Amino acid sequence: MTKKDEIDKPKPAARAEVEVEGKKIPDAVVKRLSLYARVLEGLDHEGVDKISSAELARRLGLNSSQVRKDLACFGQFGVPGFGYWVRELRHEVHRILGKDREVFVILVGVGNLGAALLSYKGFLKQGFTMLWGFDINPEAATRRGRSPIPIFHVDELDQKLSERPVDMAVLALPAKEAQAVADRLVALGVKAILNFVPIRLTVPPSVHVRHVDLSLELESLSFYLGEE
Amino acid sequence: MTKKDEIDKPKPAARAEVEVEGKKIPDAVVKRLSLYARVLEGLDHEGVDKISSAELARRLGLNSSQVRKDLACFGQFGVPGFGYWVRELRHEVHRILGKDREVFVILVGVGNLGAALLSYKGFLKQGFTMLWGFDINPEAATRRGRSPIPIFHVDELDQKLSERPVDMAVLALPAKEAQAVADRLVALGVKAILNFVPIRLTVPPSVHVRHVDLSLELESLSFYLGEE
DNA sequence: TAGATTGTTAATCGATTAACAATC
DNA sequence: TAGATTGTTAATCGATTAACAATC
Repeated sequence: MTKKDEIDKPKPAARAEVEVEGKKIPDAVVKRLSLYARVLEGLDHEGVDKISSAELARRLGLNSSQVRKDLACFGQFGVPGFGYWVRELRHEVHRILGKDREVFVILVGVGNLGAALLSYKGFLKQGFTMLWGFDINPEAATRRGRSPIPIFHVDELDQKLSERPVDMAVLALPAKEAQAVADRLVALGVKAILNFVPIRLTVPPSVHVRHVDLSLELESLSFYLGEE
Repeated sequence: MTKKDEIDKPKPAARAEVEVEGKKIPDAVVKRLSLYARVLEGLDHEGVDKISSAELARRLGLNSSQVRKDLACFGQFGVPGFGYWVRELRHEVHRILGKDREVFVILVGVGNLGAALLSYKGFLKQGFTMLWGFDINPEAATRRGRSPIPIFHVDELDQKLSERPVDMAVLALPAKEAQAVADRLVALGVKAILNFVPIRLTVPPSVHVRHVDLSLELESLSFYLGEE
């Protein structure tokens, strides 16, 4: 084994996939699923009761084959020659996403960004409850967040989460502490992490992490600015 | 032409690509470029002066072939049998990203999220200047944002941007107004948009949009939460 | 020189799109 | 029944990874 092989092989949990009844669901499909839910809710509210994969695809900005294939990962929901019943498909997608139950979330790190997320009303949708915040300076954080939720010291993570387990954590703390906090969250049973910290977190494959790097999104756009 | 074809064909500016000296640069490469810059800056500060593609790949969480291939889009920066000079590669990546010039940014929509982004110190990195905010209620927005920058009425967009053109806009306003504002920004010469509004924006192919949907990121994670 | 690592081409893999038989 | 649209298989496309000759 050459040195190059040693370095290239171990690859940290590359393509996140999850099995549904033996089938692997690509992460790209999962990411689209919530968009499907959103669009179907919109159609339902508009009073649209049936829709074809082609029209649904148009509204999603996708290809009709892709829509049918995405849905086919989870079952057969359409009527050949007709299309899909909006209400029914909406319910199916909700079921697939687990939207029939309340998801409990905590926020770790209530600095500028964390407080920001707390005050952003569009962040938490129906079905999600932000329970607590945690920070190394809960008093300052409480002031900053104009606290709609109680904010505890990070050291109380273990105690609070053993009282009442939560499903997800949003991470918005300094890079130095992020991995240690992630480790504790995993130990405490958190199953999904939305990570706003600009480092790659290492977690067991059973825990799912989405990384949102706001600064990187902005910076990479600068590539497209012409010369001058 | 069948109806399906009509709907599937027009596809809105699918895969964003940009030419560099005749070569198409995939959007995936561009997205990685800023990460390269960040890691190379780190290495430089650590005092590391040379690095192989394999070790760089390890730090980036990528494959060494991919690193070499990404860089090869822009030229030959390495020394066969040796690796890359960190300082030199860092400068090359900065040059490719256009980091040698200041980028001027505005924020349109200073509500909860917008104000949040303003107060988030990690958002704007060196080389980016947030000039102004715009909101339909500048007074309220100024209070909310604890305003490090002046906030004007959205109606003043035309006037301010003709005084002084800007490169990028960050959009964090209600969905209803987003497309109209985007159209005006494009007309006023904005070349890149970071869109936090949960709708697809339609812009000419010369303008680049990155869409960050915070709510969708969180929601899609719920797929991975087990049964119970 | 011998060893290491690049740049690049070829192979693989996965995701998207097209096509079409099944069927409502 | 005739027309439309599904579910699914096959074709295409692009991105990632492997392999290796070139070369420092």
